[in-house]
Amino acid sequence: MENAQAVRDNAARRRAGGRSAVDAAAGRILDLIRARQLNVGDVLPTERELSEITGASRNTVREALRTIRTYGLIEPKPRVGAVLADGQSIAIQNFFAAHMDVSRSSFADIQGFRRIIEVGIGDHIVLNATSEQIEALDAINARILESCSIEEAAENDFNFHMALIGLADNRMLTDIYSFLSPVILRIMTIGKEMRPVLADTRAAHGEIIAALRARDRLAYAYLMSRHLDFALRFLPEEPASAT
Amino acid sequence: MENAQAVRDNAARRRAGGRSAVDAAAGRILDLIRARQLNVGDVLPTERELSEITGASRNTVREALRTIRTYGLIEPKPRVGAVLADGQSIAIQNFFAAHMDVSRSSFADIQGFRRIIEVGIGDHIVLNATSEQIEALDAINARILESCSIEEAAENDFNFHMALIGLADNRMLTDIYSFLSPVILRIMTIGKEMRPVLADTRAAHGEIIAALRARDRLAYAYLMSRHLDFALRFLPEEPASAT
DNA sequence: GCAACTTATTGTTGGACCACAATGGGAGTC
DNA sequence: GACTCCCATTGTGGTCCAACAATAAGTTGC
Repeated sequence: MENAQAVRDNAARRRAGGRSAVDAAAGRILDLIRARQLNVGDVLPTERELSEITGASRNTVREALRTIRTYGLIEPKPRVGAVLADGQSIAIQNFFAAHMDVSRSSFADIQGFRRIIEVGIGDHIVLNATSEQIEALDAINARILESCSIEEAAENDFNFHMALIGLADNRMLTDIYSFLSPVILRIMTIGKEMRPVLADTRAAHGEIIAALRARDRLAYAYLMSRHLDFALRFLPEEPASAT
Repeated sequence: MENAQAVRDNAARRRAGGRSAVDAAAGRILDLIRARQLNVGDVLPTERELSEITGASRNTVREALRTIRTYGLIEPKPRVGAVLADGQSIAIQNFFAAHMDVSRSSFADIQGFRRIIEVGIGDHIVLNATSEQIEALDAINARILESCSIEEAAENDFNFHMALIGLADNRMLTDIYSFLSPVILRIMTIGKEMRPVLADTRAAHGEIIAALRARDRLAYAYLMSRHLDFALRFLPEEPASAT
């Protein structure tokens, strides 16, 4: 009966490395994904194979997979195995949904974060953006009025801001915005549900674009700041008076 | 042996609600937290009790708890049970780590990102920071000269910038910086290896603090921008040209 | 070409053990 | 008698195992 031995080994490793068997297994599985350069749609080895690879039991592997699954990186599929997925959006949504009950300031935090970013990139855009890029912004902005549903309007709204972020030409920034996109979209949707006047959003964006055309960084900072603060007003939490 | 019956029930519920037994258990546990109005520090029932409450097996409950744990809402504590935790920060950092490959972002990207952030938070700090907080910055800055090694100097340097971030009072920002801390520390270490004049760093920080004392947002923006751009000069060239 | 069967995989369950911490009781001491 | 220290008991999470149900891909038979 090597059961006891395995348990003792695991306990020893845990004391040594500070990580539980589940964490270790999750780490090894993530390493495996990176090492084999698996992409979305590729399948992971079966749970039993992972159990052999990681040296942990199938239950432990399942808990590790459950963690990775919560991150939205994999989606299990019976008979096939776990498939590498692009479930980032749903995962982030679930994450914030789970936290909404606890910390009500999450939305305000994100909106404040956006304010710092989108105001801050003004200088770079004013200095570096080409006229064609600014025209492209105009085209994206025009689509807001064509939206048939609130969701579509929020998506077009987000597309405008994401395009703006793209002009900053910073990978870390685009990554973070992609990461946060589900939450930002949710914020925009709530805002439009509260006050569904698409023309106002388009006009605010238009003013921002005009400031970019004029290469007026101060006007851009002012208009963008006002635009984002305005959205904050319609969040269900509280007026941003709390420190 | 009502095992088969239970399995069939679960399967039926899953078809009906579209949720697996684990998801259902996680939902019921979250409901339980809400219903009992548990706060941070309170303890959840034991896994075996939750198993009875939710009607699922202990392994299923464990997978459900693993999900909630990944969200950072609970932290298991032996002999006591799972305690409600405030692990949002760590959870977000893990999410970032799972989804984003920092190594793909060049040092220049990270430094550019820092520039946007640390310049952008100036307005908020100038308006809201207390004199005590600014004095605290001064104390942190003073430690840079006491550093015995390059690593220690980099750490003190980072502590200054992290304290600055803390004054922005935005959780998302703090979390992202915590997540990026290894890379930023690496950048700082490289910079100090190239040009180990700690007094210059301290002086630059001192000027920034002086601008904050004077509540001069323009001076802050200029000095911080120059400070960060200066560091960029000592970074190794990288294939950052790819769009 | 299509349907039924086979099979491999995930989903779930129940049971078992270990390590660890808290609890309580009993022996020893003042 | 009251107090302190030690140790057995107990209960909890962590891990493992074996089994069965559900499911869908693959295979075979027609």
